Amino acid sequence: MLDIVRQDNEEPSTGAGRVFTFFRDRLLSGELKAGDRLLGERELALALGVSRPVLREALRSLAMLGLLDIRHGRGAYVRSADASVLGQALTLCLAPEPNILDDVLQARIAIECQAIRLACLRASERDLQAIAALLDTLVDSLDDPERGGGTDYAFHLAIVRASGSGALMKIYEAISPLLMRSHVERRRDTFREPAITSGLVDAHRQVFLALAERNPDEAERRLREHFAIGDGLRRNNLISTYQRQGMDT
Amino acid sequence: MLDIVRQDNEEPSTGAGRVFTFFRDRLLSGELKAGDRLLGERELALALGVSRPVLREALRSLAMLGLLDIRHGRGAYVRSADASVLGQALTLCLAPEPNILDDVLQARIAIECQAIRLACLRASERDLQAIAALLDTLVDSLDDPERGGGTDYAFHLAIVRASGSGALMKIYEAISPLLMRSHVERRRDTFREPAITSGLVDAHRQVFLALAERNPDEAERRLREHFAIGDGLRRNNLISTYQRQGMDT
DNA sequence: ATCATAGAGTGGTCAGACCACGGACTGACC
DNA sequence: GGTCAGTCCGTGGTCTGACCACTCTATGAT
Repeated sequence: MLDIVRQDNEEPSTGAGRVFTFFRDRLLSGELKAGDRLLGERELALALGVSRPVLREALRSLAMLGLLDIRHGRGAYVRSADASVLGQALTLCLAPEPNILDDVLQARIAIECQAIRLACLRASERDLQAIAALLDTLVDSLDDPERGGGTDYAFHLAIVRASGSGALMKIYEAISPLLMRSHVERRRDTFREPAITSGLVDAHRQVFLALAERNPDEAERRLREHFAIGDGLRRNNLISTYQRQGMDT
Repeated sequence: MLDIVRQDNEEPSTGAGRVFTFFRDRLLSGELKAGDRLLGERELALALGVSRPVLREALRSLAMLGLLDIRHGRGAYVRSADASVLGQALTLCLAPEPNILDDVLQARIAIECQAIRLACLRASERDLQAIAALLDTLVDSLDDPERGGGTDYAFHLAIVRASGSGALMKIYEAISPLLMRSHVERRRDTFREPAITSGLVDAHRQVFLALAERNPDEAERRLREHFAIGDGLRRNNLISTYQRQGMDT
């Protein structure tokens, strides 16, 4: 029943595995901090009692996981925790799944709705100001789809950041790459007509107002509404696109 | 602004990096499926034009990421996508964060609330039956804290599964290890008194009933209530513990 | 003072060899 | 004929030692 949760307490049988967990644990315990420089490969291999190839396998693995930054001629440095690795891992895990692009939207809604509830409780004045500023930027960048899309994302990200929850933030960043792919894939179907975009700004403003009033239920409600409308629009556009195709035939 | 989302399109300068992305892309495109067996290291090295150590660095990295299952004397096999890697990555990413254990609960609430909404729309009869069965098991295992905890987790997991969202499911599995740590750490403070446990069962039943009635708003409301009560209990227990400590002093 | 150059230190790569493990084949024995 | 043990081969695991390529720095000449 709880297989999923089982921690691998098994001692890795292979040397590279041992070295890997050695460094991973130091990283977890904070004994190794971001920016620290590791010893040279030859010295490290000697110190850990393994050969250089074995050490390199472990180091390379840590680098691929984004935990290390190894640079030719300079050395290996501990990298700050980066959500991009998480994003890659998530992408890999979700790859075999069907409808990932649509499905990841559900995760987005989940994170944001909880984030805005927390934000209503914990957002600082600076957080609110930042979000308000992005709202202005959103209005300014209505005519530029590229910039507008970026601002849109930044607005939502700012809300998650205002939640003060590192976990929500990291997960949100992790699904961002997939979110972007979904966004790009969908851009073919969506058209930024004035009626749509003005409604978009208004929806964002409503969400922000509820947040500024520190009203969690209302904020979540409006956010869900915003997502639902976006979903409806996409559906309609899709339908009209098919209809157009039908007429062309 | 969108740095986070930037995909690394840069060609890896190192040989191991090239081999790594080579296999990663095959994995992503589905060209390599779970269960497939890779060629031997010597043949692969020859085929890809790199030396065996370099190839091994790449393979080992893929194995550390959980994408490959390399077994001594047998060979390297493609592993099915596994959320445990995600969990590890998440743990690593969140390690430097303060209050992770509490914070990850926020992520849990986020996922579950959205999941139960979806479940109200998409849960099959089998899903509902499975959840109902777990509810019964929960009642049966009231006196066994260990088994009760497991059933509790299984109940919530079943709800997420009933949402039919792979993304939510994977993320939920990913935070499970941290959730467990949080649970264990807290078990010192919580006591399974009859009054508490009976209330617990009732809360679960209420959630299930709303789900069975396919009422998203009510289901989410009851779920949030359930979490809030648990939170309150923890707080009270913590306080009483401190008070006891104060009396002991 | 500035710049070019040489050296040292570091990661990147390679070749070849040997060890350890797992499975399959083969043979003897029951 | 069936079963079991032993052997062999293919596989990953490890090691050594060497050489290449990159980066920085110190040294020297201009």
